[in-house]
Amino acid sequence: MVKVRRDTGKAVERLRAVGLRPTRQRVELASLLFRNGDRHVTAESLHDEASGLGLKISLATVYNTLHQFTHAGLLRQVVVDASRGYFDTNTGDHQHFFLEDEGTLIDIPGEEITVAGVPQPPAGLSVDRVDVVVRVRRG
Amino acid sequence: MVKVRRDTGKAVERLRAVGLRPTRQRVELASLLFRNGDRHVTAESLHDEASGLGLKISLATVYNTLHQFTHAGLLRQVVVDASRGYFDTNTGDHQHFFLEDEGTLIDIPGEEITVAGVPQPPAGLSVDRVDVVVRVRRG
DNA sequence: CAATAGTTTAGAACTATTCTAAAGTAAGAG
DNA sequence: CTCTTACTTTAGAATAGTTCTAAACTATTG
Repeated sequence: MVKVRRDTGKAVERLRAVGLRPTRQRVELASLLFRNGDRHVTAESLHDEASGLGLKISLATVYNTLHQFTHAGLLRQVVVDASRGYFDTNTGDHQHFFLEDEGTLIDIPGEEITVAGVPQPPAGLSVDRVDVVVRVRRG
Repeated sequence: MVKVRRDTGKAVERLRAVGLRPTRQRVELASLLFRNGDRHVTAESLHDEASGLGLKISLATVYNTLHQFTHAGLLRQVVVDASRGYFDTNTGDHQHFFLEDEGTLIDIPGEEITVAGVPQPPAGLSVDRVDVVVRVRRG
């Protein structure tokens, strides 16, 4: 008989693939983050979600884990709001709408949007990434 | 005989023009901000600069003033770093290089850079602004 | 299954920012 | 000028998000 539980096999694989020990906490967070399509979370929102599901994970671990996932290339950080840090499960080429009223992010596929005319960076520096944030509001 | 002091006349005018009472603190900060060309400051950096010149202005006032100037349209906020808020004296159409290693901003004129293909925003929302941040690093 | 290297955690600490309420000041009226 | 009043400034407390610390815990290896 098999225990009734969320399918965590994929999460374990994914963690092993990037060299992260698949601890209970990491597996649970990875399951939440990567189960469905692309997601945008803050440490707090993910912690609340996990807690709401009865998972016991400290906020510190959520922070640690989000950063580890980011370094491992499973997540990407998005800077749109001076007061919170967002993490995006979509690590591919894309940009964002930021709904300023509610603090929500919506992906814009990389193929749709184009940035032209970026000048040469100052000597000795190279472009790491070009981020586009389309800030939208009610009205 | 005229007192030897920084020329604050312009600053006073500028403040009056946007309906802000030209108090000593606001005049001094405006003088620092708008004397030379475009500048990018954080509350802390501006406070340090003022203090270094012997000006007595509390950090709280620097924060208040930066926000008032922003609401009045004299400054613009730039979000590039999750941990600090930057204010830009260039309120016109332009974008930024962000030197991640040192936390410095460099303007990219609005004429040089173009963003094409921004999709229609979700129903009921309208585009407030399109921000482009070109993140660069050593190497 | 023991050893150990890596992980989690509670709580303290930190950083940037905002708030509070008391003291100070610019501007207009008289 | 000087009074009055509304607006400002300020020190310090408070807050929010995040990071740090060191002790307890656990996955993995031998």
